[in-house]
Amino acid sequence: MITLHDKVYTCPVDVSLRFISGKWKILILFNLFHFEKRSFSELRDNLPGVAEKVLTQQLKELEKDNMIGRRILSEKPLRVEYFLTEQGISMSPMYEFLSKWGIAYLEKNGIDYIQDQHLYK
Amino acid sequence: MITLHDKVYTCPVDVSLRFISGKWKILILFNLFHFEKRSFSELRDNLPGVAEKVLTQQLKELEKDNMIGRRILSEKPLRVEYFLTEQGISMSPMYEFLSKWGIAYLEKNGIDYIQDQHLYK
DNA sequence: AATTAATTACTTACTTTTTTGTCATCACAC
DNA sequence: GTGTGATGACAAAAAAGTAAGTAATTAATT
Repeated sequence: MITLHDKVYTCPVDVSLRFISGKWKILILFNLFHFEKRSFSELRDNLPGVAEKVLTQQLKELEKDNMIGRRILSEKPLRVEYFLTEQGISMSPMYEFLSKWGIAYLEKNGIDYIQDQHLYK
Repeated sequence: MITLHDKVYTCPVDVSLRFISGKWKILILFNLFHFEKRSFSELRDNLPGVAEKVLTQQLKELEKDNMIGRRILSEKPLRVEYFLTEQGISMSPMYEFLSKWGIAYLEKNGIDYIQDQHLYK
């Protein structure tokens, strides 16, 4: 029997959730969806509040889960670039939907909102 | 300034996430989306592994956030019914997407999957 | 008919687990 | 000295789980 992390699923939603659960994951994915590729520090600066350690963790999990890819740009002073894989891209309708839903919610309820295309969070 | 939980948002995705973050929330919403209305014990039995305490908590938060409604069917032996509010329904494209994405993932990777229309998890 | 058992929707006190965060440190280059 | 992308020990906080108990009623058993 072929299983995903030793578990036989009965609910497909539960399967999807497995890939996006984590405080920063969806924000990271949305960021990469928006900017196509980002370095570690760009991501860090775009996600106010993330600790570097946690960002590294989430990036590693996303990479292991094949949602994002990691490309080394230079070795000596290590420079990397993160981007969405095909699988990561296949979930983009979700990022777009959540973004639209959030905007609609804020507008409907007259809640102040600072639009900053450089900040994600 | 009108704010949402004392915070000025810069990212709409972050706004949406606020309503669905919680181990069981999306599953509860998906369940209600699928079945339209459910009692406390129906939800409990459909979500293998939830503790009643946690289910109560998540339901309360979803209700406070106006994602679900709670209707009392009888007072003496308390009987209630949960259902999606308009706001909860407005997020249904998301539940559907996650469900489809999960199925596609499982099929693409040849992972075994028990289809049980009565179990959500 | 009387007693017991089961069900419903929770609630409470407490423990455990999981997840996050803090802070220091690293090698390397400019 | 600054910036790059990390890693590790440890602490704190958040989330989730365990187990028991509640009131009210219906169902089952004796």
